[in-house]
Amino acid sequence: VPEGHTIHRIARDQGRVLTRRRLDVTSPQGRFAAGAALIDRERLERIEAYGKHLFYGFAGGHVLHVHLGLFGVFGLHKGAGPLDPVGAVRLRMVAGRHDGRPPATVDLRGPTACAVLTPDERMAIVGRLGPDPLRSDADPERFSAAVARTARAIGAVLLDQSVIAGIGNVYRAEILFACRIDPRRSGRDLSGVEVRCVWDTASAMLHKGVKDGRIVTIDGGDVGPAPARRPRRGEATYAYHRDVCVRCGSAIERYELGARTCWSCPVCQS
DNA sequence: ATGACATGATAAA
DNA sequence: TTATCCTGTCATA
Repeated sequence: VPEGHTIHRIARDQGRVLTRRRLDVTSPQGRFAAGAALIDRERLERIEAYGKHLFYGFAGGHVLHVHLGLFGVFGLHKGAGPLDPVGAVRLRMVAGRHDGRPPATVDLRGPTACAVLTPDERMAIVGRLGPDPLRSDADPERFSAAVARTARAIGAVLLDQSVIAGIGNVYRAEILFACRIDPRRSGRDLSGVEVRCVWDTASAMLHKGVKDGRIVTIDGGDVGPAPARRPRRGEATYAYHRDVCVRCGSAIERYELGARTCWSCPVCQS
């Protein structure tokens, strides 16, 4: 379930139970055994979310980098964790074995990236990312400038993490529906008002997503015709995976854009 | 049981 | 543009 809101929520939730504690780090699956050994029994100082990336800063200077990709998922358990992990647990972090405080366990399965980096390597990754609307240090002007100068479709641009960090396929469809912009329009053809709408809507939707712990972009929840396929538990969208427009009843268009399926209303978005 | 598909990203061609 | 990686879920059989 990983767009930017998920990542920031993870940083917050795991931060509460893992930071400023010494962790036991292992790789039950084995693929991350060498990396785990580098940070095992180190003290975790902070967890930082940037776009869809997570950085765990350890006292010794090592930085654990995690990117969930499409399939990655974290499990957070009270206690020392299930002895027999279900599935392929790439990374396991256990707090509480050294400080006498309540134990907590984090399991990670299926990530695209899970590696121990140097601070320089962390900086290189962050340097490739555009502003993240969920971060207080985000500069919306960088986003506006990039959109204004590109001929690419705005729907493709929103998935480009070097332009704006944290947007995924669901939020792309929802933001452009809310701003009434056709995803296929060229970035440089958008008005200043429209570009500002995209940023402000992205920020508002992502912040709500962090708060709710899920994607609910539509007002009043389950309003309107049912989506083509049932959304994930508790999630509700305007255009994403719908086949009828919630606002005007038109058939939602579905097409490839930026190597992903895109949904939009041909009447409401133009 | 089996297979299509998924809220992601990269390297190779 | 395509092939590839990673895991779980859902629809179909």
